Amino acid sequence: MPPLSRARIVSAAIDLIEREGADAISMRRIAAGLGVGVMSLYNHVPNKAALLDAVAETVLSQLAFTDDPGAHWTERVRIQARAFRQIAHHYPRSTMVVVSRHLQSTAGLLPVERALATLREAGFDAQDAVHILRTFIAFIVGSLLREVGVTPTFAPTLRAEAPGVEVDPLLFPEVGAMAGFFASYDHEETFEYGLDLLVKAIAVRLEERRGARG
Amino acid sequence: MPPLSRARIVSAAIDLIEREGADAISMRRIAAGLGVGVMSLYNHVPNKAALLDAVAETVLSQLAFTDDPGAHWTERVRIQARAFRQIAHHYPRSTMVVVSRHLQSTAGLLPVERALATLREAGFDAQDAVHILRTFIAFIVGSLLREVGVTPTFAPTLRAEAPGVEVDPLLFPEVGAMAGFFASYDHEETFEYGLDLLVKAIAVRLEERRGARG
DNA sequence: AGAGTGACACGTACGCTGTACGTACGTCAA
DNA sequence: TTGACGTACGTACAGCGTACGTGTCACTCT
Repeated sequence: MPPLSRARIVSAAIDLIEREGADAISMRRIAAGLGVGVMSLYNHVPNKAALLDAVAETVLSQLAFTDDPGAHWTERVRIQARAFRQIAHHYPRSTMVVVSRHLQSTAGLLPVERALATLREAGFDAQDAVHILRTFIAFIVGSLLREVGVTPTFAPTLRAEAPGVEVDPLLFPEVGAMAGFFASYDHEETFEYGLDLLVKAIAVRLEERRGARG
Repeated sequence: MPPLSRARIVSAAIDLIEREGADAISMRRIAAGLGVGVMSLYNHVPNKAALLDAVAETVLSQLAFTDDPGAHWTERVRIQARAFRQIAHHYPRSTMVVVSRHLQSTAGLLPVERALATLREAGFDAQDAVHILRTFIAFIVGSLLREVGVTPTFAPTLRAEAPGVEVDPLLFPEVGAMAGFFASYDHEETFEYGLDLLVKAIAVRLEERRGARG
């Protein structure tokens, strides 16, 4: 058995979260999973909050970039957005931990740097690039939060939402009429729809900016 | 003193959350705030999770609609999006509770109904309307989550982000160059930027759809 | 009037939580 | 050899959610 270390503790915490959910996690259970006493953890981690921060940071650092420098900038933006969704599929239950903690470490800074570079290369000025990035992050975080909340296991990408709930068509005519679209829910299609909407929107904005300058 | 009731308990819970944060909330403290025993709460609420659901539902139901049927549909979409942000300002600490719980009650259905009606009137078909709505909700939830996380008190709309953190300009040239834009952070401006992006994007999409049909 | 019934406030108790503190044991430096 | 230090661990405490039993009402039905 290798000696206890911060990395091993974080890894055990992630495993536990993925196996039993974010609510089930406790210092005692993490220690039990590692076969050590509870208080031994505190030699490597100051407290539980810091441990959860480390979990979020570790998950975020797994972000895989398959950037293609030759591709059109709109495609590169899509690729980077999908990369975020990718780790949410790898660590579904931990995703809730990631998005619900606010962290400003360098772990989250690398993707930011990449995204800003892509946007600057496309021709946006600094102000626009920052705003656009924040818009995309908001969209991605909101999307992942819904996906995680709706399907804790993430397994079926298509499922019935709110199976037992029936709405009164008189009170909610629109919702009732679209019940079919609400019932079948393809997360990927929904994500791609929003992503496409945003990418095309900033493409239009770039044209405007170029027109105003030239 | 009026008799204990579900409404009074939920109200006390919201007050406590706003005063001391979502982490500080416990059944014992809520009961103490109401001047009753802990177990009395369980005569009106099945458990803590249900109470938090009720909190989320109550906060969400405060959503104020100042819809203007005469306005252009793009403006009506903006108004409805801003209404969400409005309650986040009224109940900043509870907002975290709202967005982190997944609820499918009729409380959250009324705004959905309104939004879908607006989009259908604008000319979108059912499929597009649902996708667009989900995109907007993702963006709004993601935005509010960031605003809540960055400024727990919500008080200063302009503040320095990550005050002590200095980035290495060699590792992160883009981030370093835009440090100024990261440092000053106007939540409202950021939200409006993304909202404008999305509204214009769906306006373009509507034109495409009309062109394809006509 | 008396008996029965249900709703509700409450106290106690159990198993769980995070973590402060003291202790014991290993390795390395002087 | 002696001391210091890092680490593992046990104990202990305050606080948590809530299952369960008890007491006290208001009310209904005989």
